[in-house]
Amino acid sequence: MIDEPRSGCPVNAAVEVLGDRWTLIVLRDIMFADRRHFRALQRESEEGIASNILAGRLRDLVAAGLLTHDDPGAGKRATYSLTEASIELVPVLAHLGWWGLRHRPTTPELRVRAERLHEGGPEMWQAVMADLRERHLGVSAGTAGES
Amino acid sequence: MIDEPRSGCPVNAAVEVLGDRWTLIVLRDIMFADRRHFRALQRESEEGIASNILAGRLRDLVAAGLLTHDDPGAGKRATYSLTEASIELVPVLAHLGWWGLRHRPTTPELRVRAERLHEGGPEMWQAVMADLRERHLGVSAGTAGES
DNA sequence: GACAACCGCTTGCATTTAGCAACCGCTTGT
DNA sequence: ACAAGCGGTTGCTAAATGCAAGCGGTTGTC
Repeated sequence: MIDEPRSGCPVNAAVEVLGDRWTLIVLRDIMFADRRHFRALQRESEEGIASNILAGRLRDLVAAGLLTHDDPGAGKRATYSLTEASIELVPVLAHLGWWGLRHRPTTPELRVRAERLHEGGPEMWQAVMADLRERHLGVSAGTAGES
Repeated sequence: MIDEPRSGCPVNAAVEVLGDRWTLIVLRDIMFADRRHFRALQRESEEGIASNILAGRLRDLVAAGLLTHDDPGAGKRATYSLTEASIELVPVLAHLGWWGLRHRPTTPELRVRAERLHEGGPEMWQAVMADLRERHLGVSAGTAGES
């Protein structure tokens, strides 16, 4: 985190924090599958992330300000939350998914979310972001409870 | 290229081909800085990519169908061209740059392109894509070109 | 109060990828 | 003949990825 950026280009700046094989996958699962605990992220992962890799990514994401981590002490359930910065990745992920859908091999079941996000367009992205702000940034206290 | 995808999710499919520290940087330079030759991509690189890494990325991108490569034989100038698939990454890169601009450290000079792409919006992206199709896909006349 | 199941990780090890520096055969221009 | 430019490759080290197992804590059940 103290290493110099390779350049001051915005695309490079984004790639430096998002550009690896797992970061966007983890964020996708937190955003769209509401997996906010370590074990949920690890065991329910479609792609099968290893626990040490996941631990490293979560640490890096917290350090970069894309996640926050409430740690209630050893043995207890800890929760990862998105920040405003990561919530604003929703349009990027929507576009990326739509591109992947058109240009890479995918399976019908897993295509559904990307299709809906594309059809919904920017207005739906804003609605998704508003919902995430409520649930992750605690806009209104105890709004737990969907599923 | 023969290894199985980790999942059939569109976001994962995109990450599998774009998710590393250099792929999007190379595509950015070809798209927006019009660097279409090996040495231009390597020596004029803002971020300083090593020649072996660049060679590997170019090979992978051609294999994935995101670039084409006209090879006129040893010692001569070879040209890399975008494909329809990579041209359609323009909106993704525009969004990614706009996100990086807002949420990561950048420098004023290098911010300009991302700012303009954001201000121009989807209409400008379409214009950029049309221009790229002309120059890289040879929409008019033969595959000859610029330079 | 013993025991299993769940919690968020860490450790050790092997494999894969990134990265640096030097170099190569070929072509083009002087 | 010679230097400069062309697209890379080779050898090497460092770092990241990935697998399997385990660890100290807590929570729930009998």
